Amino acid sequence: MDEQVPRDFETLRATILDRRETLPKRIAQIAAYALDNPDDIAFGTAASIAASAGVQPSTLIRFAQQLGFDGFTSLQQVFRERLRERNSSYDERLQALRAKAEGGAGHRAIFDGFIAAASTSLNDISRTLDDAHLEEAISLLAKAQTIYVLAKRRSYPVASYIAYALGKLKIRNQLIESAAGLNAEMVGFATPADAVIAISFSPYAPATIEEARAISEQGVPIVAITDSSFSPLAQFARVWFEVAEADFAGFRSLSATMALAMALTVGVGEKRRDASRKRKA
Amino acid sequence: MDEQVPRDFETLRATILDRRETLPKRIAQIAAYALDNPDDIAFGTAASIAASAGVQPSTLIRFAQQLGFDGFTSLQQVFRERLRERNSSYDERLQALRAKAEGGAGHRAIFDGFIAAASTSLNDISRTLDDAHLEEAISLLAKAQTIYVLAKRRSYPVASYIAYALGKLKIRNQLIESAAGLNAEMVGFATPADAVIAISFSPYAPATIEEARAISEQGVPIVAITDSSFSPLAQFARVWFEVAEADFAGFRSLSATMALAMALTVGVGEKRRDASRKRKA
DNA sequence: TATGGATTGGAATTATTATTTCATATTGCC
DNA sequence: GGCAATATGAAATAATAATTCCAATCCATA
Repeated sequence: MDEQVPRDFETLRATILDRRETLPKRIAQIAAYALDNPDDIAFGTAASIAASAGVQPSTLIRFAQQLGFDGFTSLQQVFRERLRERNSSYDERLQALRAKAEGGAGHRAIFDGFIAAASTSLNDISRTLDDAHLEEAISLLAKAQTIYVLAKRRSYPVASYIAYALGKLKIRNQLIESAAGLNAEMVGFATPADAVIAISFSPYAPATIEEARAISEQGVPIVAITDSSFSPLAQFARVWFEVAEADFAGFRSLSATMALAMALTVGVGEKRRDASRKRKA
Repeated sequence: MDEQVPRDFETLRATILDRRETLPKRIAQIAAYALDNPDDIAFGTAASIAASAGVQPSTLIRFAQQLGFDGFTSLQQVFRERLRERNSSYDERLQALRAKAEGGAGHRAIFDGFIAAASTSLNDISRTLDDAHLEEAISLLAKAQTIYVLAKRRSYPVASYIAYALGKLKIRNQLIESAAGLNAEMVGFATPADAVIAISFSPYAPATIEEARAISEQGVPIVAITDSSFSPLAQFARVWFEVAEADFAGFRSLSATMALAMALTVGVGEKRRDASRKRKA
């Protein structure tokens, strides 16, 4: 009598569904609970699970035995294994993408490489971003009369998105573009009542650094997004964020920087709304 | 002496990394093991984990206590919680984050929301992108004398990054900006030997649509990135990609579009290099 | 409705596991 | 090199949790 013991979650699930009709009442109850709350089975104790499902611990064990396990503990293994698998899949998938991309198999591989770079960057920044810095930067920017946005070359797309978003939120802002060659004058208008978002990654565009220096000497506070503490931007900044973007085929991802930029922008929008609400009250 | 006990995994991780230098040898050993094998900590018993890490169970408990927990069990909770979180799908997480951010739960929630939106979009496009379309678009663009890049408003940052990347790869290109009001003339220069990358999402910027129509009537092939088959851009395009970007707080992620744009750009660069190598040989 | 078998509840038992303790070793400092 | 403070190992102990057992209950069938 070697009953087939389901070793993986999907088989187990199928088995339970299959026998659902024939199970006694309380056993059916715990079976339904198990399929609805697999995480609880993975982490709970026999007693806690039984309580949540409204049965006795012994019933839980009978359920396990009826499925061919020799006790609750071995049933639980299956639920734990499921979590492990699921969880690793994301990293593994990323791993696989990167491997494939580096194998250089056609244009799909290039695409996969950029996806992998973006995912990695997002993972990374969500681990390393400092909440206190975020708060600080947002309150600093929320107080500004005009927010100047400063970025060139690779970082320029981020600046243009910030400018777009600030505009939509009706927050006064000025994008410092290089086109007309009037940057120095534009920078000259900024006062300590304003603020700057500056973005630059190595190799730092000299113009960005120069303008950041000039503007900080006028006493205008700077929030910088850059890639290391050695960045010249970090020196001039009141608050700065270190964002490590993964690169692929020589082009850095912008996804982490974009996410941070959006969080700053929307954060400022919210803070202003809150402040004006308070003023009215 | 209310030491801050890290309640979530990321904080815990940061704390450990922070103190790494000052930890005694065996404690450091278990610390490293914990960060390398978080799943084992989540599911193992104190004894089994200690054995795998090559230390005594008591060391494991001391490690937990040093971090401010009152024992191994409460440390383990953090690792279990992490698995639960991670395991819930991105969509669910995004949902939860949206709710949290709307509840006014701090600026970190906003940031997390943008990260989740970006991740979701990346997952999505990596599932749905059609390889054949990619190939087709790349060969079309690789043959062009000049690549025109057309996008306004929300999509403009992508266009500017494409232009930057094409420039770096020494591929002749022309960004159609609205600043000088000379777009119509600029569009007039394009010939069937050129090609266009056009990007527009609902609500479609009228100028983009208008220019795309004009340029397609001149017989210039268009590669479009847009968000549905009902998009007016899709009509004019020789090849078009459907990219579904998740949004958060009213702003759409650009990460999927960016990744696709980069893949196109670098793909064209590679194709040209291959072609010129062949010509020489 | 009486009867046997299956099912269930709850407490007793056994097992496993976390924690504590204490002796020993190691390290840093004078 | 000696001393104190700190860290480590190993076993004892306490705690928690799984399992078993048995009486009570339910249910189908005659």
